[in-house]
Amino acid sequence: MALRHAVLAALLDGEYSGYQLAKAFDVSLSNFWYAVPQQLYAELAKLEREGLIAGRQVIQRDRPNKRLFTVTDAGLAELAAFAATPSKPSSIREDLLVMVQAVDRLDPAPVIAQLEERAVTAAAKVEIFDRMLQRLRGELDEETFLREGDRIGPYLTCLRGRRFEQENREWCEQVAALLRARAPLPS
Amino acid sequence: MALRHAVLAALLDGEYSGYQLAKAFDVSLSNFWYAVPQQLYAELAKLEREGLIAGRQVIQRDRPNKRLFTVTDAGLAELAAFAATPSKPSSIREDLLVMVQAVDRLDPAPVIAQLEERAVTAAAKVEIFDRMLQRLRGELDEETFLREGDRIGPYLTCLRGRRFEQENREWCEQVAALLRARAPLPS
DNA sequence: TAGGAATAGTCATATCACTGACTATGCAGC
DNA sequence: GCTGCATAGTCAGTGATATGACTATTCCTA
Repeated sequence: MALRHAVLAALLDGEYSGYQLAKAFDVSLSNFWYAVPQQLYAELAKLEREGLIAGRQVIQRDRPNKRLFTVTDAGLAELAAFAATPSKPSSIREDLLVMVQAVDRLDPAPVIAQLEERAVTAAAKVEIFDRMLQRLRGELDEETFLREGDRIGPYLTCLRGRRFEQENREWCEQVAALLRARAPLPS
Repeated sequence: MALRHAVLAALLDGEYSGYQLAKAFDVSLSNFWYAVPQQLYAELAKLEREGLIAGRQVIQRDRPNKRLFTVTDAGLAELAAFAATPSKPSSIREDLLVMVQAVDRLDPAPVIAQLEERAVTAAAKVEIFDRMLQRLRGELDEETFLREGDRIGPYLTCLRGRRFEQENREWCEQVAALLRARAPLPS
């Protein structure tokens, strides 16, 4: 009961093919869920069997045909039921945190390297989020959009993703600098 | 290859029984990993078979006997190897985010309720982290401890957990207030 | 003196998430 | 004419994670 609802929520934005969804789950939606294409195709097939989404074939001349999916009323009801059931809190679950937990019993060098690398990718993600936020709110400034815009859901989750990556970046930088200072390295 | 290293990292702090570990993974360590007891017992058995940890029986009079585990040299080597392999970035993966993504197509009331509830539990977690941080650094102030303390790993991961929950709380409160303002509710 | 919580641990099963390998078409560039 | 890339999707398998139901013992409380 997890990827399932993420897919339904993603399909609220319009018709998508499995392939397009896979792209979205690889970049934009990855602010709250990640999945590889195979998972999505499998999940889409299941959702269609259960009548929560409906697919329609689109014939294309210049490229392979595709199937576009939309959420049905039953799918919307499923989402509503999901929203009404209490959700369990989630923790961070990051390999890097495990490494840092153990760092003072290990050679810190590879951990530092990974922290610095992650800081860079986190910064890049922040920029991606910023661009996505700008695109979502269009002409409006944030405050107005949040007060009056119609489809603020993705914007709000984007905001969370941005904050998360920003925090991630700051933490990685701080920890990397600290470990470097404690165990001075040639590189 | 995930819980595995989290368990090894946790055992660096000293000898633990499966039961004690389960407690830790339910509260303190849950800042970077969560697991139910059954998973831990299974993982401990596997780690012992592979010689990465060593267990010793402790006979107790007033309560059931237990087995305490420590990390072996092989286990430390395994951790070092883990720290040296690139870690994949993780996303947030939270049901609440999925709900918020879909919120403008659903009844916002249950989502708002959950956001407010989560804000409270996040605040509680922040306090737990604060107490844990204080305990870990003892007499020292944070800066001194981070510069000179010996076993800063858990402190650093705690800091990340604290930041995460703080962000979580702020986001939940902000979004709940916003949704309330947009769709005024009696309750 | 029965019941519940805390300690300590096990077994079996289900579901999730992910990996890797694979098919097929068309377009652009060398 | 070949290679690589983007589009579009499938299959088979595995390891990781979670659920539910159990067994024991002791201490504390009502």
